[in-house]
Amino acid sequence: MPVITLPDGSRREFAQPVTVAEVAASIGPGLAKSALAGRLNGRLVDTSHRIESDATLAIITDKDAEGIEIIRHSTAHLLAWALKELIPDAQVTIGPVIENGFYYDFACRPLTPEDLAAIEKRMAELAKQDVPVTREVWPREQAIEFFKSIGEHYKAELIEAIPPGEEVSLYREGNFIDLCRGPHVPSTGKLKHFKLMKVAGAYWRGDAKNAQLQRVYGTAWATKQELEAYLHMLEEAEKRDHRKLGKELDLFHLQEEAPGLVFWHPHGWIIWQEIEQYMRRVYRDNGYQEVRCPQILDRSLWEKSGHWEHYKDNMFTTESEKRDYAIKPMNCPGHVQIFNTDVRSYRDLPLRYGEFGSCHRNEPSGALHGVMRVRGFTQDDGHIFCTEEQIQPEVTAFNALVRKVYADFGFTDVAVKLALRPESRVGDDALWDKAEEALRAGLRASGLAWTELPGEGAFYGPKIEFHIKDAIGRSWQCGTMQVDFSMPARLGAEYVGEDNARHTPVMLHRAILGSLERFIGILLEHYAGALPLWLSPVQVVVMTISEGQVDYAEDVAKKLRQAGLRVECDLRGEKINYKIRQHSLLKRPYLVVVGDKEKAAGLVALRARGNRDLGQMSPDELIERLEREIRSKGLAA
RNA sequence: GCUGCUGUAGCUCAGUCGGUAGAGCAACUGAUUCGUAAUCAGUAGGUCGCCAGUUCGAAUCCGGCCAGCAGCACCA
Repeated sequence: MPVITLPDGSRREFAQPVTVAEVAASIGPGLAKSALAGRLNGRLVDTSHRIESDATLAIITDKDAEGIEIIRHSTAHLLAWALKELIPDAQVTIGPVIENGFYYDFACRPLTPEDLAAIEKRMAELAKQDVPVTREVWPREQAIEFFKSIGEHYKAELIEAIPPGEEVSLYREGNFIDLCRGPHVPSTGKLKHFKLMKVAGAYWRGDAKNAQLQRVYGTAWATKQELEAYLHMLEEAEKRDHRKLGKELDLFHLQEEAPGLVFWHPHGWIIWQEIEQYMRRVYRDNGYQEVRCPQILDRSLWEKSGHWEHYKDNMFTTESEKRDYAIKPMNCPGHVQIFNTDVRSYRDLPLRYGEFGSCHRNEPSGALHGVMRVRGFTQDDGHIFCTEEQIQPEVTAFNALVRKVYADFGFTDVAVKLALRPESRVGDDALWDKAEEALRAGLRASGLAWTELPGEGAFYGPKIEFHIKDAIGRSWQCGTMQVDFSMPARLGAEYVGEDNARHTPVMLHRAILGSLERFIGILLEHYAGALPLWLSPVQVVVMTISEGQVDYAEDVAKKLRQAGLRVECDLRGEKINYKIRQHSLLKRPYLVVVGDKEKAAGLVALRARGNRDLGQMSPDELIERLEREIRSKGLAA
């Protein structure tokens, strides 16, 4: 005699056990039709699930976030079914839901774009047939036997990982049956708005030592409009790809002879310098002393630091007069050398060094990506030598600083992650407890929300990571704060404590932007190339309407330049429409037009990015206006 | 690094069945002097990523290499 409590608090009593679908039908025919699953006492179940006793129940439809996930998951199964029909010797593996869609990995021959089109067509046909999706529960051993008998060895392996004696759930649609926890949509007719996106290689169980599978990515939505909006968003995002903008705005280039190494052009270098000068002030105002260390160091130092053993594959090396050198992949060993040149007292701590540290890492070729992942880059790197007690206050101060800096650049959507102790590590558990807790306390004190990544820390200590997303939603680590109990001792760093004894300091590795290259790439994508005034390579373009105003335009430009603005003149005998179009496409923040009227009145006509006519004003007013905007960094505070 | 795909003028791209390379924009020259997103005409520009091979003949077909793109793996 189950009593079902619905989300609005109302109760329904049933004379005998009922299914989720029956409860939905008792509420209304519309809900019966749109029901995809149920949330029963907080747990997601199929609509066919039979409720035996009192429970709370919510009917899940495609209006719910869980509903979309179920659609995506079921679409992944539909993909597997369709693919198996077209390529019978393919083996299925796993097919999870991801952001905006799903993927499914298959062991089969390489798939072509034509395959994808054929599979997608078959999926649409199978969906149209509205085939029921049913759940079955089998004993584990029987399921293993079954999947082995039909040649699905990857599936059998997955089930073998389940503890013996347990039952497993299988889902059947037509002649396709797959291991799955569920839930799924009641029938394939619920799957209407999907698209297969791309195919790529992926390793079985995410391990490069294993076989490579064919991964098919797809997207699925509740409505046609949402699907189209998503596809349109991707198209728009492509336009703000930093590699495209770098070329269009003439900021930088890369070429075949220097894979993963950036040539910065004049305008790109202006952006770089604005950022570097800004960060230099950040160093100065927050107790850092800027330093500079050699680019190459003798092998013996890298052996001491552990890099020669642990990081050799990633280091560029060179040799001279029978000595081996490595080009530095990190700045920390250099900073320790500076620390070690004097006897340090506990009174000197925390001691903070900052560097715009040029690093080279021989990254795998497949990892390179525009200026976001390169082989030569410059970190806004800093190292803090401190005591264990100083870790937490330093972390707290750093978190606040990161947030301030990101806000100045217009970033508010920053994901914070805490990478915790890995399998293989140095230092005892008590030390790790202390370090991890110090980072947590620092995060808590900063009021930041974070997600924890167990096992993802560095071998020498846990780390906080600050991630920002690019135009198409890929997440890039920028800032970081890492606790290191290992390197100071390896490189012989010590200080004299209050007790007159020698102690090893803790070293905090920290970066705010991460690398200048990556940060500029992210900035370009964030602003679609239309950078805030203070970062714009050209801040004002002064243009003439005809030849008669050339002298006046040059006077105006000179005045603006004397005020420190970055000004370009366009005195060509082109039509004003043409000039405006060209400079607008280059995303210049301000266009100044001078014609006979302005010349006679000693004024300028101002037009701002985004087609905004700001009318006439004097050059002095213009300067004041732009200076104000530069000071505020274009932020409305 | 792995799987798949791509590489043609400064840029974006076309190039059929293997017959010796084409457009638009940009550049240059000339004309036009114009009021807020493309004025007209002309000129010039290419070792078709690189190296080998098949062929009478290769941008096109085969092989190797390099670089890039997507995903995976990697990311102290």
